[in-house]
Amino acid sequence: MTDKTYQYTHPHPAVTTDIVIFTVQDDSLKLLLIQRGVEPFKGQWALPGGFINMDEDLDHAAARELEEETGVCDVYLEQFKTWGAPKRDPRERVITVAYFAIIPSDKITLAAGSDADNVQWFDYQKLPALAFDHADIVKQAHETLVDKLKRTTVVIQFLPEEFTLTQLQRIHEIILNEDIDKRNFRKWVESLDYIQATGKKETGSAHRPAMLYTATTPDNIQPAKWGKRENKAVAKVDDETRQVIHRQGYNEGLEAAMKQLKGLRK
Amino acid sequence: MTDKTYQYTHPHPAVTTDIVIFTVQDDSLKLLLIQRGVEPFKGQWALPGGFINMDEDLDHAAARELEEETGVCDVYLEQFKTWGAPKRDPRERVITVAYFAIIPSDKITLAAGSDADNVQWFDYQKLPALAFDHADIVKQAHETLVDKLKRTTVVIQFLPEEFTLTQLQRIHEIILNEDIDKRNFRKWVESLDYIQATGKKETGSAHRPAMLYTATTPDNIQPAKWGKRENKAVAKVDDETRQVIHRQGYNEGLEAAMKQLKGLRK
DNA sequence: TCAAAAGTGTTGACCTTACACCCATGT
DNA sequence: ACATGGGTGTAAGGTCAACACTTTTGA
Repeated sequence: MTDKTYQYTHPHPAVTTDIVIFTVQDDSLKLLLIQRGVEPFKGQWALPGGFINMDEDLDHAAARELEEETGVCDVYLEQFKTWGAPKRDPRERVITVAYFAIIPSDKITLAAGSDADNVQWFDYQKLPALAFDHADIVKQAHETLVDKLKRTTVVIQFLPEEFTLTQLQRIHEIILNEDIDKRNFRKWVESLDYIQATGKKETGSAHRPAMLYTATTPDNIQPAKWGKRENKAVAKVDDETRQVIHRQGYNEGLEAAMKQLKGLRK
Repeated sequence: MTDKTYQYTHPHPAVTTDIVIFTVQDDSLKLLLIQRGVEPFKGQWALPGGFINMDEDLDHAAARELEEETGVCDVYLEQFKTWGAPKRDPRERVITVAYFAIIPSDKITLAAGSDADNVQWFDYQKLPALAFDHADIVKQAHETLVDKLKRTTVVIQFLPEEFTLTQLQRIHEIILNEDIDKRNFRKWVESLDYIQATGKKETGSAHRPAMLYTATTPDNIQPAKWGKRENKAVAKVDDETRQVIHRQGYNEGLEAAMKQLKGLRK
């Protein structure tokens, strides 16, 4: 690929996908950032992401970036907004299709493996200054997350295949940043038929072991939300925009991730 | 602008904004399509839209296209999804940031002015075959509209500044395609403080004149929805993604529209 | 037997739904 | 005076929110 190989009769912007990767760890909401090694914004933290390939779908590009960055795939991934202010990247016009991803706690160790160098989980409450307009993107992603929490059960994606109701409640509490009544929360879960007891019980706790639950639909993503009403709104959930983007394999990404960490994206 | 003027070291896709323009007319939901005058899909109907300029925001591009196509501005416009399958345009890789717009019934005549040639309103129930992946985009836009109807009051945007409750109810009925109980609907409206009686009354009707109402917030866009529950979901409305994109002027667009109709976009 | 978290029911307030008749105006 | 759409109330059922104690286990 030599210089100026690609020529067009009209100006074309560059197109990237950036991913806001959420997880819950140490009882708080975290997101994954990478430290930039080149100008502009050298040394600052930014969202993982990169240019789309010309022969891949946007979803595919996001899934690829995610896997390269974290070694994780088969994870909840959703496009939420496209950003395109003319000067958002000082080098050239860049359109960024933003995605958010939810990584379950039991896959985190994988992602943590990538932490080696210039990739790091940050507490959502204590984010560093971000490059480009990434602070805006993160803010919007968080709002989308809260909105989804209130209207869907996507947040199950933060948990392993089998989980206790207390764990699920904690996820809700962490993201909403408010306490939830245990009885009411459980009544809500009972009313959903896609969250079901497995019959198995937690082991190894120094107290009464909790029942393990699991989500019954393939994608764990179902309408319905519990919580205080913010207003009189009633929701239908838009099923179209929800998806888990599956990619083959699961761990193959790790190796790629290690390699990629040396290079810098964007 | 000569051939191959724009050169890059990496391949760049083209980026367009396409707009799904809704209105309610003759008691049914319509959308605006333009007929393609060039290959591919020559003669087929497609969404209005076009390439973004390198110095304008995405929202601005959409607003500009909208004004060029319909002569209307200062109208509800919202980005809802970006489409980027590799072969969606057979000529080159095209990323399309899709918007939807709501045009109030009293501004329609303007848009109808553009109807002259190859632009036309279609009943949503009777759409022709669409070019590219525009059928998918339209479907998604409609789902977004229904979803918003149930959770917000955006649909006020279909109506003039002052409207009767029967008109508002009709909009709901047309979009949901089901009848609504008048008393309950009015109770719901009463419960909102951003829809208020003006004190004025309708004139010229051969029956008891209806009270005129108006929306009190600048953008007429507020959480809250009335209707049958589809599930137990409760919504918080994401305020960030809502906006009316205002542009200066209002009618200046007409002239531009007429000019543009001769040229073809995309 | 104690500590620690799991688990469970009831009530009052409010919202949602279903339903039918009188009112104000123009012709 | 009549035709046309405008406008209103009530009761039953369901959902939400607030609240505290008993159970099961491991140490």
